Amino acid sequence: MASAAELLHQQGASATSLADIAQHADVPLGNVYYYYRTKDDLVRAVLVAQTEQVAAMMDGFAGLGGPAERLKALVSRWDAMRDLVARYGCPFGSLTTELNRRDDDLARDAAAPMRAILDWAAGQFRELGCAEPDDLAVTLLSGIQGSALLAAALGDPDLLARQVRHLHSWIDSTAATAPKR
Amino acid sequence: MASAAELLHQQGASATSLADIAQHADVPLGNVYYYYRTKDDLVRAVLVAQTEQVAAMMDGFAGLGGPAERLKALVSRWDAMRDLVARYGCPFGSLTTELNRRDDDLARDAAAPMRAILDWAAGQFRELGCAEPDDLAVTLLSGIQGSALLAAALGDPDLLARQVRHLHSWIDSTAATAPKR
DNA sequence: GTCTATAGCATGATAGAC
DNA sequence: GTCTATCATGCTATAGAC
Repeated sequence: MASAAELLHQQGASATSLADIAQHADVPLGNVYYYYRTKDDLVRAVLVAQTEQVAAMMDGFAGLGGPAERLKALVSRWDAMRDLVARYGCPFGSLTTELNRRDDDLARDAAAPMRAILDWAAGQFRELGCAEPDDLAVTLLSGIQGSALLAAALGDPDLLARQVRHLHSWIDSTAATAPKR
Repeated sequence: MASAAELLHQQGASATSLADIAQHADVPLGNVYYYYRTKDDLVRAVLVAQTEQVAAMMDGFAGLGGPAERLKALVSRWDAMRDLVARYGCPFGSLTTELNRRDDDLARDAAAPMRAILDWAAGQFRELGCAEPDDLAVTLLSGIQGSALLAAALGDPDLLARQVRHLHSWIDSTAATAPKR
C-alpha cells in the first residue's frame, strides 16, 4: 500500500499498473489481489491513508501557540516537501483531481483529505475571530494547491517557497485585522 | 481534435482511449491515425490548441480600459465556465498536471498554457507599477488554479464564484497600492 | 483520403498449486 | 497466506482493401 501511494503520486492512478506496484513493493502480483480485491480497492486504501495522514498532521499542530501559528505550520508542510511537489505535484491534490473526473464511489470519496483540511482551517480562522472562516479556509488551501500545481508545471521548487512566504504574511495580516474574540 | 480536447478534459489523457475519441468525433478509428501518428501527437495537438486559445483570450482583453480591468477579465473567464470547472476541473490545469508527471517531450511542453498566462499577467502587473510582477502573476494564477481544483473536488461552482470575487478585490487593492508609473 | 480488420501487447483479474 | 501461470479484455498501432 505504501508502494501504491508512492507510485500513484509519481505516475497517477490510471498510469500506474498493479504490476508496477507489485514490483515496487517486491511482492508477487497475485498477493496484491489477496489483500485488495480490485485496483479501486487499493486506490481507496491509499485515499483513506491520506485522510488519516492529514488528520494526524493537523493533530500535531495542536500544541502550537495559536491559530495563526497552526495555520502557518500547515502551509509549511508543503514547503518542507517542495522538491517532491515541484516534481510530481501535491500528492493529495493530484489524486483528488484524477479521481474527481469519475462518477463512481471513489470520485465521491476523493475529496476527503481536502475536506478535512478545509474544516480544520476554518476552525482556526473562526478561533481567530475572522468573518467568513469557511471562505478564508478555501482561499488558503486554494493558494497552497494552486502553488503546488504551478511549481510542478514549471518544475520550480522556489516558486512554491515564495508563495508559502506570501501565504504566511497573508495569514498574519488576516489574523491582525480580525476582531478580538 | 476538438473531440479529443473535450474528452481529455472530462476523462483525463490516460483514461481516454483513441476509440473513445473516434467514436465521439464520429470517425473510424483508422482515420485518427491518418492525421495523428500516435496518441501523444494528438495530445500534443490539443496542448498547442489550448496555448493558442489562451493567447487569443488574452488578445481579446487588449481593448479593455487598463491592466486591472484586463486582469479581472482574465479571472472572470473561469467564472464563466464555473459549472464545467466544478465538474471536470480547469481544462488547462488538469491536462498540465497529468502530463507533468511524465518525463518525455510532452511533459516539457505541458506548461506552455500556464507560462503564457503567467507572462501576460506579469506584464499587466508591471504596467500597473507593481513590485515583483512575476510573483504577483504566480499568486493570481495560483488562486485561480487552486480554486478550480477545490471547486471540482467539492463539486461546488459557487466556491469558484466566491473565490473569483475575492481575486477581483485583491487585484483592485494591489493596483491601488502600486506606485504610479 | 476513408474505412475495416487485426496484429501485438499490456492490463485487471482469476485459478489453483504449494 | 504465498506465489506462478494464465485468461479475457481493451488498448495502441498497423496493414491493406476501397
